Amino acid sequence: MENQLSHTEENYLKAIFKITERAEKVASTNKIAEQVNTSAASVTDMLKKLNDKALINYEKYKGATLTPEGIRLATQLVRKHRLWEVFLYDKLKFPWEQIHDIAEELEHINSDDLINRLDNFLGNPRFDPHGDPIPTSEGKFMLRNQSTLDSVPLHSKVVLVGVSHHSSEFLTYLNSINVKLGTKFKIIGKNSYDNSLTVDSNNNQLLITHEVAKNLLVKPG
Amino acid sequence: MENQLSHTEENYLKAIFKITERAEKVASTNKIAEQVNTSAASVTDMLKKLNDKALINYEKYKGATLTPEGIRLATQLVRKHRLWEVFLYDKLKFPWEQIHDIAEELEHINSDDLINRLDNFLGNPRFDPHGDPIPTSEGKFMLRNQSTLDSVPLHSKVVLVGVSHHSSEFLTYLNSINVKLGTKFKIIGKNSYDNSLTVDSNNNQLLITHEVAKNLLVKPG
DNA sequence: TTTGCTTTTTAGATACATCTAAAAAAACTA
DNA sequence: TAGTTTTTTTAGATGTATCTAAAAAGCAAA
Repeated sequence: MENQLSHTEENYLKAIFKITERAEKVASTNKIAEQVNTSAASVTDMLKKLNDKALINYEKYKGATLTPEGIRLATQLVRKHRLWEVFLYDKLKFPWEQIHDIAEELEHINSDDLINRLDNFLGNPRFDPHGDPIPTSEGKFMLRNQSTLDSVPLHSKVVLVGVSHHSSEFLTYLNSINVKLGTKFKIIGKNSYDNSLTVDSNNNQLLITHEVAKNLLVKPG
Repeated sequence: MENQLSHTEENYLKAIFKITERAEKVASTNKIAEQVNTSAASVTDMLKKLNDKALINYEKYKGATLTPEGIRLATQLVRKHRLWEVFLYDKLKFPWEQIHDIAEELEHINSDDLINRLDNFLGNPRFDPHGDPIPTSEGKFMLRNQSTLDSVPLHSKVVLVGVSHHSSEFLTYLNSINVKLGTKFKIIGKNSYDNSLTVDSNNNQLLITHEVAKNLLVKPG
């Protein structure tokens, strides 16, 4: 059962996991290419390889899904990524917009013992600094009922529990409008022509575009 | 000045650094091949490449030495390696015989900010768990006057301050005879036919072979 | 200084991850 | 459904890191 994947193979597994995690049932070649930032032709080559290794189900022109073993490996990668993010944020005091890229590298370090010790050292955190749940070593996810800010009704009061984009640009923008995990919002206006929102946060009025609202995960509060 | 070396290139730099650090003035193709565990032919290819990048001075059939920039990069790799070892040992409580291999992977993570924050987080340690000095971010080494156990005179009292082999096998052997950094020795016998030593440590009499003694770094104490 | 051994380099392959351009299949759409 | 557009795959290259086998250079000793 010792697979020993290359970094690249691991990145493809994570990409397929991410794509099929939400809406899509299968990950298309183009979606994967966009996710791993390469050409469709390269993706086709890799899909054949991962299919041969029984980590994905792939048929020509029909996209890919993860096999149980593929899911297991992808979940462990997510676990590693998020635990390293906690380390960088909690222990090394990196700002949240800088942790994703470094964790992308750290997640490829190969040692179950390392990651389990790290988990304990960090106090077995259940969420990372972006609010994403951290899978256990058995691959169990802590799921939370959350919505995106653009889908909550007018006048509701919510609290930010996660962000679904981790790019430095997006998070730096949130910093600039003083929005972080735990920030409370009250929806005080909806503009139907561009779906932007006016919200109250810390007694300041903020305009949130639809693009931004889609990536803010909130729960009632 | 952004080089962005591959893991392999970095490993070659480290190997040349290690070889030329001690006795040898230049690193020969074969020595490097042994160090990075590959064939002499592969080494020749890589030496050409590193020479083109001005990280080493290399002429056909004459071996390699590091340029100032090569020394700088190799020293930073050593710094990263040793700081990660401290993290694994001090924070994650790995036994000392397990930290080298994991640090070999961690040292390739690319972020000066990361390593400087790690340094601070660890309390700016000056020595790693094997007793090796940790270079500063400016590349300065903390040198210590130390000898190998096989070279100290009969009846002298010394304390173990370092080991010059980091393999799991060697360190596990030291564990088994209850030898660790800080262990005190008194040389009570020298056997000239095989150069083995009889020493007293913690009121136990130990037989230390020459092969082991050569790799134990001690200072008077 | 010629011979023979050792070290190093070259030549020629292989495997991986990638690319562009072109062909093929699938999906729309009129 | 026939034509058009989009998506995906194939074909053929490139660059990196490696290998084995063979050639070349260097060294050492008789």
